[in-house]
Amino acid sequence: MSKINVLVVEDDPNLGTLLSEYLNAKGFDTKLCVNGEVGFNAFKAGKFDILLLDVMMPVKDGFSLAKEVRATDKNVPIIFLTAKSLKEDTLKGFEVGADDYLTKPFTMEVLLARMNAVLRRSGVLESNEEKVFQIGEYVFDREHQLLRGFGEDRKLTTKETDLLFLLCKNKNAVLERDAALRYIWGDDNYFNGRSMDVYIAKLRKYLKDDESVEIVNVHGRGFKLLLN
Amino acid sequence: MSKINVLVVEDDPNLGTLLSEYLNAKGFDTKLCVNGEVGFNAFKAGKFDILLLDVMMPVKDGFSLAKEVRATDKNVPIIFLTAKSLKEDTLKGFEVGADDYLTKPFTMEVLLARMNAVLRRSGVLESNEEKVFQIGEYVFDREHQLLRGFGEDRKLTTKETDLLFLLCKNKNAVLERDAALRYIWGDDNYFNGRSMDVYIAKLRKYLKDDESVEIVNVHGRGFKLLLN
DNA sequence: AATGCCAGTTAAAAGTTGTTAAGCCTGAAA
DNA sequence: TTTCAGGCTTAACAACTTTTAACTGGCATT
Repeated sequence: MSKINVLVVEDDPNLGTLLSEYLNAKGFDTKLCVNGEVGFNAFKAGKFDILLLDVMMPVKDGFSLAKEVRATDKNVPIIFLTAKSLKEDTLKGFEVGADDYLTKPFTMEVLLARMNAVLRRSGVLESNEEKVFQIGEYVFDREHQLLRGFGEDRKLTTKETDLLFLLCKNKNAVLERDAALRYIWGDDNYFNGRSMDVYIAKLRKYLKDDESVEIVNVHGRGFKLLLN
Repeated sequence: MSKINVLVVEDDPNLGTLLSEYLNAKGFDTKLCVNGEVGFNAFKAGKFDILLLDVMMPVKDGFSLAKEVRATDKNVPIIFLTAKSLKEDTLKGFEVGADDYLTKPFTMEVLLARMNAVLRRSGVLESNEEKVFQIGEYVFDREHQLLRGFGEDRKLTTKETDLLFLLCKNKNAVLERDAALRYIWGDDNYFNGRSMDVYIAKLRKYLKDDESVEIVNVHGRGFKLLLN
């Protein structure tokens, strides 16, 4: 199982390093950024399972960053770490789609406990291990890159597998184009987008025998795997 | 749409009533129990979407209750409400499978914000949303972006679906222009407004075969989906 | 009735997606 | 080393979705 990727955006280098080292010791992969702008670029460039954001930072604060992130990714868990304990700030944090809000000072154990609660809830912990998905009448085995159904086994390519996996992880919810492109292709330029469309067409063909399975487009946003 | 069921287990009758009344006012259905034992019986007897548990209670404390609940239900969201702010207690809370841990005193707004964050994450909010609407003779399936009626299935686009959904949610009541624009377009500038008018015209065309269905304009405010 | 704003309608423009097929690259087999 | 096959990307075109524009008529206020 691959490690869980944590993006830490914190301008105080002491706390940043402390967090980073603690989480590394606990088996996470962490990336540390010093402000919201750098953080957003890192987010766009990589794949992260959870974000820890300081609120007050130079250049771009944590709330603005969270808003930008939520514009392309409604799903990634966000925890704010902040010295502000004002009620309005807490509320604002949740308004922009936070999953938790920790007020400094906090202990590393408490942070870890809250991260685990959020990760468990968001399905990151399981679905990183989840290997076999039921898609209507079909069975999709991610590890063996296999799609079984209607009497035939179809060997999937790597890209087909990655994309179908993301669709499964977001079943009945929108898989954002940008997010998928970043995850699979690492970059969301025009041509990768067209490549993705080609794979969507392929997957639709593979899944066409089950009427209850459908990959629908959400114009300008992405795709949704519908299962009933 | 059915209300969200909240089980509140709190031995302090003042706080208990306060919580209960506040949540009712906010549109939840709440059941109040005075200790863990009564709470567990209530949990077994009913269906709850989220539990708010005090930790220190006579007869059976919140941690024990949470453990018993988790033995039969690994999924239902649990939030602890407690005067204890000791680190070990917080950690113990998360160990028994809590989703959040609130230290008294807290404001009702903060509680609500944290409840919403947990409910969103656990998928309760979505699964509680209506997915299929009856519009006169027509049937509108939001998920599948489908409008069925008079012998034909019409595949709707994303924007058509979003707008029709808002109209349905506000059936026989005014859907404010601004609200709809912000919800669907994220911004209520002039051109988005004209775009919306174009979609209203389309929907009217799609629904024209049923005399009892009508989308009427409310001058200067918005539109109303009339069903008789 | 005149004015100014709001809404209805249509069509063209702009942008996104669906689909097919050709071309490119890479690693394995000959 | 050459050839081949599979997998992936690129290109091109068709189809579809959404936005913008322009023109028209309606509503409310004066």
